[in-house]
Amino acid sequence: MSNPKDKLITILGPTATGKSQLGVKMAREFNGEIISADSRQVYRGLDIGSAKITPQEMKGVPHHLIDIASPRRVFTVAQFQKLAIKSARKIILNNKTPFLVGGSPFYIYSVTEGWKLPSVPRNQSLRQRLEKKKPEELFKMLKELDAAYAQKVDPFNARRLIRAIEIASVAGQVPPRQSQPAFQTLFLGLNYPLPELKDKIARRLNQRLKSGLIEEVETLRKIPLSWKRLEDFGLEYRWVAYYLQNKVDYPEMKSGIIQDSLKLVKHQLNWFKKDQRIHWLKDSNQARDLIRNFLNQ
RNA sequence: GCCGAGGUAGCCAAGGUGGUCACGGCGCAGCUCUGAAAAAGCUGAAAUUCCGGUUCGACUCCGGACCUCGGCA
Repeated sequence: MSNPKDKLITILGPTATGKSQLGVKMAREFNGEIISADSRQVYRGLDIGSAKITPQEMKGVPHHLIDIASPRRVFTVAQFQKLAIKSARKIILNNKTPFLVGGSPFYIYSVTEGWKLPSVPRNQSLRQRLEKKKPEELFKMLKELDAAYAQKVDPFNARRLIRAIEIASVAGQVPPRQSQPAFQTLFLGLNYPLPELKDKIARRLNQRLKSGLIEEVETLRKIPLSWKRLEDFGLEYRWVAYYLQNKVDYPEMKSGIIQDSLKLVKHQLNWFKKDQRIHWLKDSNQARDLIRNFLNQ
């Protein structure tokens, strides 16, 4: 069990804002270790496209939850949550400070809020069977299993319905949402105005292409990974996969990546902007002060 | 210049024997989110190139202008 007084520092924000660099900088100053909160960096082989930090950039700061999963297998938020909390406890036990750093809101909040996820793992064969059904059929099925939850669920969202059926068919019903934060968390946010972000994203993309983004996807393809799987990773992986299949040309690939990146930014901000706890940083000095205060409390 | 095709939202695009608020998709805006989350879903804003004619009524029919595409010169 963890002590609710255990402290966790979270550095979050949309893509391309320099979270990793700030994380390393602060971790070095405050005797910290980094837990990456990124739904793509967990996979081995997704390096350039996921903006994975390089060993040099880590500057000796230990990083957790990077390269822990095979891209051939689906990694889930439940696994992430378990591992992240475990890592954080271990770091604290060693008298160091855990920094949760990343841009995957779902992953971040699963840890900071201590969501109690239903302990029903995903059932691949059940899902495959249910995926053939229409939302209305799924809704009917769910209603028979758990009428109360059916009242609350989005009846058009097949994916959610399938998950609900998956849970209800094992647990009898879908349990109500519950949370139990395991840490006292300081939320630090990094952001830039949208036009500036777009510019950063475009420049970063050119850099990545020069560093071998296309080759990275070709290598992943040889693992082998299906085109479908590569496309599911999204963004650079999706568009480079399209490009390698000649579904789009080079300029279309690039503009597709940029456009989808901006969509990602908005999606991330959609979670973050309503979170009043986040301190949106002006510079790293401000981060330093906030962290010092937080740790001295 | 001539012949042909066409001009419907920011882009792509359906339409009809003339008859309430014009199908979709992308993009855009807002929202939901608890084991695929860089996922999935919901809501919304937004259009008949222009001018004239026929008609009770035209985006739809007729004429003209302008523009685009293809062919011929």
